[in-house]
Amino acid sequence: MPRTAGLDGAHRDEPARPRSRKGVETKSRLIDAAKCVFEEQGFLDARVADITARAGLSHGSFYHYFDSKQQIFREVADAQERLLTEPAVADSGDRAPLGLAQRIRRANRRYLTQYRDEARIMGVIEEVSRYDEHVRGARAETQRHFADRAEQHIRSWQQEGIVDTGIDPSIAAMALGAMVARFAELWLVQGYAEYDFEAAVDQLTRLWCNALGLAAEQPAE
Amino acid sequence: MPRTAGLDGAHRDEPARPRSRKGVETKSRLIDAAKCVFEEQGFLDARVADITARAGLSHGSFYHYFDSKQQIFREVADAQERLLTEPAVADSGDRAPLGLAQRIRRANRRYLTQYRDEARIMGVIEEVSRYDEHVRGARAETQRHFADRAEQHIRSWQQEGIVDTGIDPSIAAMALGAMVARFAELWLVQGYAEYDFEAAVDQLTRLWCNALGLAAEQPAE
Amino acid sequence: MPRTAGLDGAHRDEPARPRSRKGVETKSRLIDAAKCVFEEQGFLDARVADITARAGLSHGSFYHYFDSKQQIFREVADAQERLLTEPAVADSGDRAPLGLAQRIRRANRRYLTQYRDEARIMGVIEEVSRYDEHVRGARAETQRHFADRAEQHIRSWQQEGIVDTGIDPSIAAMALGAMVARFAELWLVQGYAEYDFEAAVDQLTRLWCNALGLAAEQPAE
Amino acid sequence: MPRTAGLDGAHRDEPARPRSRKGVETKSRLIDAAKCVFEEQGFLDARVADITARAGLSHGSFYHYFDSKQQIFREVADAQERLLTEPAVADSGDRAPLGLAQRIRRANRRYLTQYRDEARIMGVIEEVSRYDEHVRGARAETQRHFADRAEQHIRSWQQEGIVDTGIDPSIAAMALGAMVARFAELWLVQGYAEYDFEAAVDQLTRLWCNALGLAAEQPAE
DNA sequence: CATGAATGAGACTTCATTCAT
DNA sequence: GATGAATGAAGTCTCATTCAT
Repeated sequence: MPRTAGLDGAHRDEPARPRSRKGVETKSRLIDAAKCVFEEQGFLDARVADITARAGLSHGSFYHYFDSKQQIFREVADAQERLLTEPAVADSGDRAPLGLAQRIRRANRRYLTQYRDEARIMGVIEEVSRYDEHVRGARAETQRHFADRAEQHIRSWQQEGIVDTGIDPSIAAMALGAMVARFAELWLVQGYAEYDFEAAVDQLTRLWCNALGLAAEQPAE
Repeated sequence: MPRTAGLDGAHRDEPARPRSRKGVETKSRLIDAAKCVFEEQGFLDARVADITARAGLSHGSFYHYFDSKQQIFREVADAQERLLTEPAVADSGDRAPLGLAQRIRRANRRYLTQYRDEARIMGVIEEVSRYDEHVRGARAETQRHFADRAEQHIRSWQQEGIVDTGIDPSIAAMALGAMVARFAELWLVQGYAEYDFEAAVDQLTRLWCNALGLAAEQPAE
Repeated sequence: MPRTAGLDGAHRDEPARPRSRKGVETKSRLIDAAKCVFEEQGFLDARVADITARAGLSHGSFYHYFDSKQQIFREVADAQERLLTEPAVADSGDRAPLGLAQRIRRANRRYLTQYRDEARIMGVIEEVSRYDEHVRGARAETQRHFADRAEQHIRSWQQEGIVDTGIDPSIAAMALGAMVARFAELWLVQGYAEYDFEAAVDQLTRLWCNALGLAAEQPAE
Repeated sequence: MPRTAGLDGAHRDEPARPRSRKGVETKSRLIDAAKCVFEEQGFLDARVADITARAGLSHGSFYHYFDSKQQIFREVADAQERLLTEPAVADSGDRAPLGLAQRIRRANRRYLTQYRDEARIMGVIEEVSRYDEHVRGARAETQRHFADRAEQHIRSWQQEGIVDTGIDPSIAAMALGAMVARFAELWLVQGYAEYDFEAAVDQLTRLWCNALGLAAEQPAE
């Protein structure tokens, strides 16, 4: 594939997944190396050789573990998306059930925190998602993950009369998810502006609640 | 290094702008062709040769007008961004001043309409903006254009007591702009979901107004 | 920019030196091929493709071993310069110490012999040395090699009273070296005239000795 | 001729030599511009466009006056060679006939002076003479010019018994001319070393005279 | 498992030269 | 005479991927 990008598909023979302990280790070394290289150089400029070099491996060995540069990127990206959507570690001491706004705030904070901590690679993922079907899908999955949950909440809140019934739960959930996602990228990856982290969480939560017509409970977390 | 030797050159005068009528025409033919090619193949897979072929020009002629594929893309992208931010053609018959929500709705509709009509190229622009500084800048400029206007409105609305003073005008304006922008891409480029156009405009406007705490006037437009 | 995008790379690791026996062989095959091609076509008209074709290698392989056409030429040129300055293989049976003129004659003969035997490539080296810094340096090094030795001899001969003290050892050594070098090129590369080889050696030696005011011993070699 | 160099020949239709006064002027403007450009960028890196730009002319006009880049260079080079060999302006007040050494000295000084004053372009000429037949010829002509005169002198000096008859007039003349030529390039173009101008003239003359076995008359000029 | 040599398709770009106005 | 647009032939170099050891 000399054309540096482009969707693709259909690979000859999937590299057998490593059988030996050493193999497993090597593969994970490659993934770590890949993440670093992608962060530093972006997807397009990263060369397979850079990755293997950083993993202390020969160039050819790469193809024992991955079909292609795209594929290893997908694994890196998938891992990141998993981090974003993975359930929060039980906030061990959470006795009282959280209020609505509290839950929204917490979800937003989690997303932004994670995004910020992995901003470099997230930026590359945003890029690649525009020309790799799989990565686009993974990104969409994350969006859908949040949107679905939000949508369900909105529906039930509407039934409870807490939320304006003029709101289309599907569109609204998607739009509010989009707001947070794009906000994060502009702010944390593209350096569009500098905001105080807590202020950003606060404002996003407020906008979200207001948008739905929820009484914005005061931050108590 | 096609120039077979020499210690290296140091000229690289950027292509002079066309000096004759014919030149102007040719250049615009190239830009049109480029837009089509980029739409069909994306930036990465588009070749300069494809562009010149479509413009009915020899390969070398391209470089009379543009430095590189990147540069012609920038011109294409800049034109699109201009379309997005350019003031609406006076809606000739608008006698009564529009209400707040009306104005927001109209801006959103304009953006979405334009985005939808140029969805293909907008998708490519979104992609390229992730790896080309100039295009990223142009994209950010558009975001800023809307955010700045929104911010000012929010401030004055806050002074008028129409908008919640807990809102940070800067953050809110940016976030709501981000919402519309990302919504448009997900919906119109990436095919995340299908929505009725008017419903989308309506919902986005409603979310926007609600978020600010504006009474959502009913759609009357 | 074959890498279709990316803000630009910054790696460019020079080709690692061959790590396997096969690699070493291939590299030397390339150098041999390059020398032939340069001799036949000159530097400017030689194409990398010609070199790899002659080495029975694919085009791309070239860049495993060399950065560029310039670089491989430098290696070829360096090797030639080394041949010119490399100490003569011990003339095994040289019992009697040589007289002054004898030594000068021998050095001249060595240079001219070598130059003649490699006239084709030497011609190309002369050419390239006019526009490649490295090759110019190598050529100058050779000139300096001979000039330095000559200069020292002249100085000691002056102390011994054998050589005119009106001679500036530095200038004279350089000028006499220049004489031989340019004579060789004009005669053996550019076909300025035809001379009998021994006559040329003889005359050059005579001029050299006379110039320094050395009694020109009769050729006895 | 996309191949930047290489000997060539046979041009379609020689550009008619300019008929109008304006044409003559324009042509000479081009030659001047070309000389500057060649001096600054060398032959290979100089572009026809650079020359016309400096002459304040359009790119295409070049070919009204010259067949090719090579050809204009040839005219520039020929002019320089003419300067080198052209008889000295009658040193008006030279009454007493010069001694032998004096004449040699004067010729050397003239050559070196001229070479030094035009070192930039001479360097380029040396370069081009290695891949352009015509320029090589012109350069050789100059060498021959001096060699022929020297050869005749040597012959007559031999008949007069002033010069060693062991000297081959043809070889010696050529070698001594080569010495001065190469000395000049190394010193004045390539920056091989720094010498005092008069010292260089002096030494070269001394070497020349010594080489022929002429009594080196003291500098009296 | 690992190595590193080899492949090969093709993109971009340059610029001397030609030609219609 | 002059202009500037147009041509087109090459050439260099990159790097993902394959393959023989």
